Amino acid sequence: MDKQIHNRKLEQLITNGVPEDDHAKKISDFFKATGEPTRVKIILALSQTSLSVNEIAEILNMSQSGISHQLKTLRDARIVVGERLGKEVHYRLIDNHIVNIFEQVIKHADE
Amino acid sequence: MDKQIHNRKLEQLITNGVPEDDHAKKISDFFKATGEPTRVKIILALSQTSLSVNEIAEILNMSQSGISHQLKTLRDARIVVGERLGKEVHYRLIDNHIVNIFEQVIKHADE
DNA sequence: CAAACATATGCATGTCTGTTCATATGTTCA
DNA sequence: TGAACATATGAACAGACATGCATATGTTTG
Repeated sequence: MDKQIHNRKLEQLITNGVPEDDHAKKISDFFKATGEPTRVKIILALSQTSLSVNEIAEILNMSQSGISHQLKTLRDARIVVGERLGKEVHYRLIDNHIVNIFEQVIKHADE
Repeated sequence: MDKQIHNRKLEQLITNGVPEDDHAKKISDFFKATGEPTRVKIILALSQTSLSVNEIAEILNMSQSGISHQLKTLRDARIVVGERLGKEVHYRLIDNHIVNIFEQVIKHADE
């Protein structure tokens, strides 16, 4: 009986609390994209102003190629968007949702 | 001159916008801990109720060892805390900051 | 104390990922 | 059109990581 109540609690969780595999993956994909120091720096830089690829590379003192790869990861996660202006592509955060999330995490990290 | 203005903008960003290496790492460490489907499921399960290690393993249909390893990662990131009650250790989210962050990310992921 | 149970941890392994180098693609302008 | 510049992409490699197995540690109770 105790066991049964126990199981009912878990059943409840499985059906309501824990997401399906694809949903969990979607959520973790976002976090995975933000879970790397270089990408954190890119995002925080873009929270101030939009920047070209070379500008970001200069700020972070990294190769153009490296930054471009990371921007692809951030694009795929729908965190940044790039807009071509002549030869350059200007990147910006896709919305300020992102900034809100970072503000909360920074609070948590600094605590 | 154009170049100089350009550089001033970047200087500004480097000193104000972009965090130091250790700070960026702290932030990304949080995100890294949440950037994995199993850990996302654990966190969402714990957002409903506290659970023992074996209960989590049962819910997620994974080995006890695997869950324990993941819980260590989440502990290290100060996302969960465990409290020993007899033979069992009951885990819960460290605060509801975590839930807020997840709510925002889920919104972003579902959009 | 010994047996049973719950959790933690070291090791091994297959997989994933961040970075650079070289090069391709796209754009401007002379 | 061709040279110069900005960005993207493929390959390769080193380092990181998730998981399971075996086992150690911690806790209760008979």
